[in-house]
Amino acid sequence: LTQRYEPAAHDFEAPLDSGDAAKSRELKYRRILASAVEVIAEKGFASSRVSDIASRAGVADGTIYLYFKSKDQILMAALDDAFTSFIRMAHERLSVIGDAEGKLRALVRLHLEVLGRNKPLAVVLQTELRQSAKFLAEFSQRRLRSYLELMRDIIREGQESGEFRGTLSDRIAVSCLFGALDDVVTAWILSERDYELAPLADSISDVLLFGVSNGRAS
Amino acid sequence: LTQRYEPAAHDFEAPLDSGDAAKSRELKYRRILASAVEVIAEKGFASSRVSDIASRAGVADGTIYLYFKSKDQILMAALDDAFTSFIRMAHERLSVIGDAEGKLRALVRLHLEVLGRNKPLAVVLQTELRQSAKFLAEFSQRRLRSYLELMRDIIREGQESGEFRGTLSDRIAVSCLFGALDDVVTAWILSERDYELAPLADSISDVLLFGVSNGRAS
Amino acid sequence: LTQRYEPAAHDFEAPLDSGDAAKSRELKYRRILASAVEVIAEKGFASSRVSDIASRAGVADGTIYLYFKSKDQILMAALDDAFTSFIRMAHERLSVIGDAEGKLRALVRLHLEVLGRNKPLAVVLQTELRQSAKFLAEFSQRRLRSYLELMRDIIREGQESGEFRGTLSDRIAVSCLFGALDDVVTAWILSERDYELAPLADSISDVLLFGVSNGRAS
Amino acid sequence: LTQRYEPAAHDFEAPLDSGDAAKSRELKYRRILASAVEVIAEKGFASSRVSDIASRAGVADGTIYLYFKSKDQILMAALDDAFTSFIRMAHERLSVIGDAEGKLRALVRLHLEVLGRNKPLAVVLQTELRQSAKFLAEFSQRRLRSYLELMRDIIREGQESGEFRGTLSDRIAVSCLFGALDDVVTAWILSERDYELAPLADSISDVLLFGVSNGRAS
DNA sequence: AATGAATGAGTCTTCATTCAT
DNA sequence: GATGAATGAAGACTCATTCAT
Repeated sequence: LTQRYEPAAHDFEAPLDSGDAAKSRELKYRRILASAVEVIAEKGFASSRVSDIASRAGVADGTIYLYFKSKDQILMAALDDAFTSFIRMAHERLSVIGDAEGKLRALVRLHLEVLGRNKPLAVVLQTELRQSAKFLAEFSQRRLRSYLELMRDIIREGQESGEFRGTLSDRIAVSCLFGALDDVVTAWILSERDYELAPLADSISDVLLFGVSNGRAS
Repeated sequence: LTQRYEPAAHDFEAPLDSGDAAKSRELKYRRILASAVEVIAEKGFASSRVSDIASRAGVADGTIYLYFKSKDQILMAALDDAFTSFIRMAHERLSVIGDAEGKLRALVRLHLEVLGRNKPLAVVLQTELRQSAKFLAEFSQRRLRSYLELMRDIIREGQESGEFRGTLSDRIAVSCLFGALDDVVTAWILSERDYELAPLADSISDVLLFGVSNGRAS
Repeated sequence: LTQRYEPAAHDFEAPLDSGDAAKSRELKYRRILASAVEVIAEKGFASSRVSDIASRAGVADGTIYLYFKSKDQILMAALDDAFTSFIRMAHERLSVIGDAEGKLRALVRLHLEVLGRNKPLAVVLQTELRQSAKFLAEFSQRRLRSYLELMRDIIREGQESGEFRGTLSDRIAVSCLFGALDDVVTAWILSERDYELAPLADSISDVLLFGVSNGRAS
Repeated sequence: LTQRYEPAAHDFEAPLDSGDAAKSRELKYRRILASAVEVIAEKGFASSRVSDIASRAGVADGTIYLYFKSKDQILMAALDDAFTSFIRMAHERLSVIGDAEGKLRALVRLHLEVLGRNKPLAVVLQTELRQSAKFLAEFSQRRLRSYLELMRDIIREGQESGEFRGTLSDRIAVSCLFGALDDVVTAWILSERDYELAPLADSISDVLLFGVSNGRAS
């Protein structure tokens, strides 16, 4: 994970160029990405072999390199892809909600729903994203930051509207929000029990909104 | 990170056998462990070479294997060691505090103080611990769980004494507490700015205790 | 360079079949050959990719294999082609010269002129031809030998007419002649200075004809 | 053959440090080098496998990399080593000879003797040294140049003493001398007949000194 | 005929681990 | 106990070649 990440040319492909060839290429790209996420979720990135990914995707080893520059970039593309679509969904869903509390609750639910629906992706995000400080630093500059900013916008909006306490540091509040979601998901993927993630949304929102204390802030 | 973790024979060495030889052995063991944490924090576990650790510790490559069974076990021992002493400190400090809110505040502060004082250790815990779902699952069975239980005890104690809301899921509350700390520390190690961690303790406790909302829980 | 060289079917194509199709085929064959010589001269045979040659020739990778059996055979065909036309020119030019010294001088000049005019070809001949003892052995059986025999004929002709010393080994004399030309050309392609090759012809002929010594052979 | 050549640290090892360990290291280095020359002479550099060289030297594959940085550098070290000792011998032998003709004859004989005694080395020098224009250019800057300068010194010395014709270009004369030797050796390694190289020395010197012509230079 | 996406065999190199000293 | 030279298994990646279109 030492090379800089560069978005695959794919990201900027003109949608106009979607002839049969481009569509087939797109499909194979997706298939390799999905296979990679599965394999990495099962064995961890370091223990995953490029040949494992290739054979699960039903292509030859060399074919991988027609779509990705290196093993590292498969992981980066997978994380990037997941985040990109996740953030797009989040923006869409939140745009129709008026109050900050509603937005916060919606975001929490969305986070749990998306990851709860795709355990391999959740495993990769919760584990491999943290693999290396350097990688995380770089990735977080690009995608994670934009997710955290979405959260901060909600907090600030609530503070401005008076829904949320104006005395709080928004940065700290975001850390609590993201950290809580992060840990709930991590606990879920590590748990041997098989439970649903989404139903926890309201409990989590409740703690974040009102705290654990029975009293009031001094 | 594929082998099962087995505590180094060292862990159970009779403290009675502490002649000069044993003391020297202990010192070298510590030196290797500290070197390992530094090297891994700098380069990540996968990119760290056993020979890097050896030369930083001032011993020959082969000597490492007189103290550890494998490269994996160096990482495990380092994490294990850090957690063990951390939990001992936590128990000591919390035992003299009577109320749940005080304990929670103390725990938050302790967490930030300990990691804030040892950045390499924080880097390793925040990144390498997550490296592999399998590894994390195993480790969390052993040490992390005991830390999370300490947190749960505080939550439950607060609920029983009426300080904390009894309607909350203690498991969710713990996730929020641990997740918040976790994310604050991760943000710190990734930040390019150089700030102190411990001063954030009260803000974090405040959010956790009273929530972000200006209103009351329904 | 492990396969035996077999002249491309092309070599024996009936010139009668020279319709438009055949002419187009011939042109593309030439274009690929010329591209191959350029690419190989620039990067060396081992570092030249078939796809480099194809794209420089403006054809698809697969098209190469409609004209050549393998990458090795492209190199062989290029060398073969160069030598064949070179030897034809040599025979033509020498046939109108009566004396051995004149022929030797003409051959030296021709050698330097032809290679001096086509540096990429010179590079390939001086470097890639020597790449492998096995390949050189085979090639020299086929084309180089015929060039060396042309040289030997000149030497013998001179010895018979009394122009050249009869006591010399003709084989040694040929080695000196070819070796001198070979090294002058190699020095030229390696030189950073940019000079003309042909003007050196008379100096070289002079050394070969009369030696470096100021005295007479004993 | 793309990396720059750097003389192995070995070249500059203090001879004082020749304990048993250093001696053993030196021996193994020599053994690997000799095995490499043999294997490369048999199969050509491109077709030689590092594992072939290792097994012929009786060491593990990985051991090669304790002595050489890469496969390329094995070849470079072999050529470098051969040239270095060759030039040392040449200087020694020529230093005791007073006249230019004698020196030229001695050099020709030495060249043929040394290569005639070690056919694998001759094969490697005659074929692999020419493999790539870039490599040859670099190598010739370092070692070959110093050999050619030795030749040029002899020519100039002869011209100054009046033994050799002063009107000749010394550069051309050197090309004829080196080229002749080069080609005689190449013919020898390619020949299927098994003959001695050294006995050809006087014939070659004869041609170089007095030329092929029966007449006198005009 | 021409294409170029796909193939998969092949190998250099790394590095955790061992063991003779 | 300590050393560090030696080991050799393992895998990412390349690229000549094929073949369905």
